[in-house]
Amino acid sequence: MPELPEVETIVRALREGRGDIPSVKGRKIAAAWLFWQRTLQHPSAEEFLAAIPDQVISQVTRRGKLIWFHLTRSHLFLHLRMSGDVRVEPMVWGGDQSPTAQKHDRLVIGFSDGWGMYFNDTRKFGRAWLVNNPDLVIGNLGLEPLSDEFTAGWLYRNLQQSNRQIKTLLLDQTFLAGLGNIYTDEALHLAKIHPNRIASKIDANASRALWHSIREVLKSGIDSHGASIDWVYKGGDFQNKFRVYRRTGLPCPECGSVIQRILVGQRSTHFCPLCQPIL
DNA sequence: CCTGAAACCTGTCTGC
DNA sequence: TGCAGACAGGTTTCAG
Repeated sequence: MPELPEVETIVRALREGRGDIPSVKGRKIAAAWLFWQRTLQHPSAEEFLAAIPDQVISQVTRRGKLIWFHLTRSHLFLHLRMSGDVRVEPMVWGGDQSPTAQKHDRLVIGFSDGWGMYFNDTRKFGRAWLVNNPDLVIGNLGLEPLSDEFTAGWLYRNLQQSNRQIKTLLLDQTFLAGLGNIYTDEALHLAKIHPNRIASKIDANASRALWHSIREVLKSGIDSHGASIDWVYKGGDFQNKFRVYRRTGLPCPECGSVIQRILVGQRSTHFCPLCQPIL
């Protein structure tokens, strides 16, 4: 479920509590259990399990699509990738000194108060890092699209410097951090720009429209608590506001034309052939 | 510099 | 009912 609005929704819940997820701020970690080795990207399992006890979560924030836990002595990052999710609930002990886990639980962070934070990830693409230097994880990320640094002028200047297809560029996390397949398609439709357009050929007016659209779509997604699709992630309802994403064959909300699906950079791409001409 | 293919994974849905 | 194939919110790596 992982694009900026979905991750932001989860981060806010982990920070302040919401629905089924209570705040984890201030909780002290007692131990951790790793059920799928490759979920832990860094460091080794031995180092991780030894370093994590007794650290307190002082803050929970987001950078791009990463959940960032600020700990006493280090930083814990979680990337949900395609199917990751986080639960917080009381731990129920199994017979072997480890908490009872649900199907697809890959990592459990156990707190000293008996509660646990469960990282569930069906497809096993998700990753966790424990580092002293945050830049080892987030150092190469591009601008936050909802930050003040991301201005219309910045976008236009940088589009001018790239000969890549606009959709591919927007998905590049070293360019902008947080956009994924849903919000890229939605932003391009709102801005009336064809996903195959070459970035440097987008004029100042269209660039400004894109800048505005990216921010609008992300804010709208956050307001809706993200999008819930298939069996992954629930709680959001932005899927009811999709303009083009996964609406192949259905009418464009703006002009009624039939929404088309193409592949761009190996990703399913949905657009309106009338509203978003190739030019 | 840029694109495309493949890999990493499990599950669901569609069509024959 | 079975089964093959397509497809899924992401990212990395490698070939050309």
